[in-house]
Amino acid sequence: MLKRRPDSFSKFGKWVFAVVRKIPRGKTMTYGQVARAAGSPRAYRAVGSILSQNYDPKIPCHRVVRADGGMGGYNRGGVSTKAKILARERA
DNA sequence: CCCCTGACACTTA
DNA sequence: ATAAGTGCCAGGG
Repeated sequence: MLKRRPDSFSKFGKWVFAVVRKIPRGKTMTYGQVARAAGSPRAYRAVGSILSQNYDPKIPCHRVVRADGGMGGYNRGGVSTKAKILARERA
């Protein structure tokens, strides 16, 4: 699994990163919401796939959660870190 | 070009 | 409420 940068991704990927980066602190967006904001409401699958490949700290992918409100995974530190950051930023 | 995988979401049993 | 199966899109080999 190669670490891809936002500029390495296609248009959709870049858009996804742009949306995630726009997520305000203490806010969480579901993959479906991000996909919809990216222009493809049915591409939530791709969103997760792309986010998983992205390793850029500039992208707060930890603010992206599942439709259930749970978290799928986290490349940088694991789900524990994700939950931790969320709990911290949520305040 | 074809096939497989994947941080999801929804429906049905 | 929980479990399993199916459908979707994009990226990688």
